[in-house]
Amino acid sequence: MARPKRPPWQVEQTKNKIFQATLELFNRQGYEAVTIRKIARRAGCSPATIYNYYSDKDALYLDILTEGFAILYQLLQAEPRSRDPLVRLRAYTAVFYRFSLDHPYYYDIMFSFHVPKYLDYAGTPAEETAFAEKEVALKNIGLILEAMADFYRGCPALRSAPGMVTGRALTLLGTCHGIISLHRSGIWAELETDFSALYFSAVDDYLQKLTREKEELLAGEVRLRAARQQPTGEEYSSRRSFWKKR
Amino acid sequence: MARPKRPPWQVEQTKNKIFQATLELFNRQGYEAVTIRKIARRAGCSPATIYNYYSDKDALYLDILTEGFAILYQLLQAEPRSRDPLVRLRAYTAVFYRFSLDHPYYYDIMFSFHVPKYLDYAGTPAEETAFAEKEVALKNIGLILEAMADFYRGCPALRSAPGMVTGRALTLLGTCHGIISLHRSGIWAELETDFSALYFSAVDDYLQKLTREKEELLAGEVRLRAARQQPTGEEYSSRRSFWKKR
DNA sequence: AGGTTAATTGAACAGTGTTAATATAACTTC
DNA sequence: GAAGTTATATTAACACTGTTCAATTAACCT
Repeated sequence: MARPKRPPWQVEQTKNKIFQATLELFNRQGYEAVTIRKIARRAGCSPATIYNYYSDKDALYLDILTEGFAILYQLLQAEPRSRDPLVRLRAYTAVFYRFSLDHPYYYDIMFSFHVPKYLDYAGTPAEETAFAEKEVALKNIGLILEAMADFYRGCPALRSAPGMVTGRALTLLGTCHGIISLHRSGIWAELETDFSALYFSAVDDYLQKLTREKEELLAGEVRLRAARQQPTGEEYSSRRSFWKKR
Repeated sequence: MARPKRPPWQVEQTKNKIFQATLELFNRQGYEAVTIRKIARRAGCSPATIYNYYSDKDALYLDILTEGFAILYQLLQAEPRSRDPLVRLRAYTAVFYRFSLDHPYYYDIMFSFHVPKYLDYAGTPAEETAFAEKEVALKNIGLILEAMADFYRGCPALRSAPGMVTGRALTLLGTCHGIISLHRSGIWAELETDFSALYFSAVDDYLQKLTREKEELLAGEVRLRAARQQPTGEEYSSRRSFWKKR
């Protein structure tokens, strides 16, 4: 009984070649332009060979996607870890900004696009690769979450609003992504003059809001509840009672 | 010399059939699943016929895109036009929210996706259809811009920061879109509990920020400039000096 | 009726992702 | 070294995609 295999370093090498070829093609031309045959030609193999290493074209893309999240995570971690959580948050948003410019195609598939097959698994995650991708994506958000938790540490009101820290983190990320996304879509190209200024102004505004909120939280909830009398008629009043319920 | 045509109502009807078939298919299955042959079968014509009315598959999609913006515009306009600009803004964000849930596929191609051929015309817009689409898209943003301008009307500091109103409008829209987009991508599905609450909390926070800002603007710039002494070391301070320069 | 011509079509092309049968090549055992 | 075993690689095909073009249809005018 013989159990013959090709040298494992060789098979690993071909898989690497395929991955690398996909990466280069993808970073040059984006999602739509990359085809199995192009990848095969660049990797120096047959189109069918790819299916020995990836079940799907989507599976291959998932590897690319995961690589993208890994790169972003590395960039985020490379940032000097300041003791001030706000400095960290601000640095993260700057990294996020630069990433969207330096790796536009990565950014697209990571945040704007969708490899739908993998991103919404309503039931059990049939593919364990999908799990890995989700994990590495959440690691990125985890850094923001951690900084945000650090920022709000010591606020007594937090116990009654457990989802607040997460909400603040997701809102910050959402704001960053939204501005980047709409800018890149070109939908407001005629209106916007300075993208960078718009982005960081929004970020700073939100961070300032967080600072003010923390001060109020530390000053005690009483001031919060009294806050502002309900105005008459249709005049608008933004309540912040949300995080209290549920 | 004869100038024979098929009855014009008939040709208009086939074009309508094609458009309607695309619309229905699209709203059921989204961008990727819709093919020319499916459209043709549903419209009761040959695949080649479609190319009599649309130069491209992208051109056909552009019509769908435009329809999406038209629907959104209609929804925005249907909102009772309150005298308080903040009420209007808040209503717009609510419409935007509902639209993203009621017309998810529309939302994708309008804000997350990209028919890249048409959205980034660096030079002259070769296709006048692209122009029409841009126009109807900007009409939507125009409503927000108008409300925002109403809100800041009378603030004396605006003359030195002409881009501020636009920036605030785009930031509001960006925030809304970012949260919707990341929610729909599923990237933070494990973390987020109440999407609606997260969304409107972010909106209300921003509107509250605008209210505060306006108060400060009306109180005069002096208080703004003094604002807050620069903290020591690495501690973060969000400056709001941006809108002043340039 | 016959002519003109816009609208429609069937058939084909080049391309896509994917797969089944086949061929290759590396290892073990004789 | 030769034969056998088997993981890897390839060839050829399938069903599909968007798109084009020559040929056909059908409505109008003379």
